[in-house]
Amino acid sequence: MVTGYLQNSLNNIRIMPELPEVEVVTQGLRPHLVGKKIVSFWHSGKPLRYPVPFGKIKQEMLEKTITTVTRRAKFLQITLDSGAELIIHLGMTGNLGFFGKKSRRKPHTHLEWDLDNGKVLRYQDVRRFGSAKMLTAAEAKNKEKTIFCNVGPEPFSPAFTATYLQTRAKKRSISVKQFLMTNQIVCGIGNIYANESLFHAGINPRTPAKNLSQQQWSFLVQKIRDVLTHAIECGGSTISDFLNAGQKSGYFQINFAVYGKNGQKCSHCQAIIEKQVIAGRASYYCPQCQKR
DNA sequence: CAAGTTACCTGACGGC
DNA sequence: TGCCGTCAGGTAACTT
Repeated sequence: MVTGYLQNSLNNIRIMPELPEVEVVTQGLRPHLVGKKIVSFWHSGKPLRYPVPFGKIKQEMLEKTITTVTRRAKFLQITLDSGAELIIHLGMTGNLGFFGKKSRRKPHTHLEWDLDNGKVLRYQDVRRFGSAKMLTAAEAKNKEKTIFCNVGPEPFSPAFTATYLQTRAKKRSISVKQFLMTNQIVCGIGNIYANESLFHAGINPRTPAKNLSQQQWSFLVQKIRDVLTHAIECGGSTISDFLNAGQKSGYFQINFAVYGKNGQKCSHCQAIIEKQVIAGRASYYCPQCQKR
């Protein structure tokens, strides 16, 4: 299984689904879902972040064929030939994987779709921080104005520029790290990639957002894209595991530079990486490379 | 409007 | 051995 509660073999920490993980899941699911018809749907009865709209999912998905599987922010979007869309968020510990129809459900399985090829798609989520939202075709047409109205630009979109960030940061005294993790500013960046991007850009995570120069924002935009791209590439090598989800475990082979590495030497300058809590979140940085 | 705090949820882990 | 407190963090609701 490739997302959620999995171990990073190099850093020995668990990977949380941020943009790269959701992107990899999307790419991994796509070839196995597009063109398949949903023949039945099951739900554990337990709520996720919100109650699961069981009836609406059945209504909109049964006997429909999947046409596209895409990502928006940290959401997975599964579109049907009717135009209806299922929007899934993995939360902290969500997993999606394929299993044989008769296989035993693993603990914490909450959603299950039977496909017309004899496989089942299952959603597991230990902590139930994830969500599943069903949009009718009409609702799906308006989604950018409704459910995504507060979601900032994608890090890879042309709208995500140094000028944009500097404008949004003008009156913001919060730390640049917390700023980056704000979904209304830019979507998809969670704690791990905020830490990593700031390290590679040489910016201290505590620096107030409004204090960054145009040059620093510009460098940061570039580093965010580099870090996310690298992570997606690393995750991509584990995509084949989707076919055997449940039997094999895949790893994101990412060697983080600072995340989870407090007490260890910085790969760039050999100084000792420090850990501090910023806005309630574990933050890791090199005191030598990230002075301002 | 900005910023800070809390709740949600469960498993892993350290201390005693 | 087992009990208890703490931590992990995406998101939204709430307070200041």
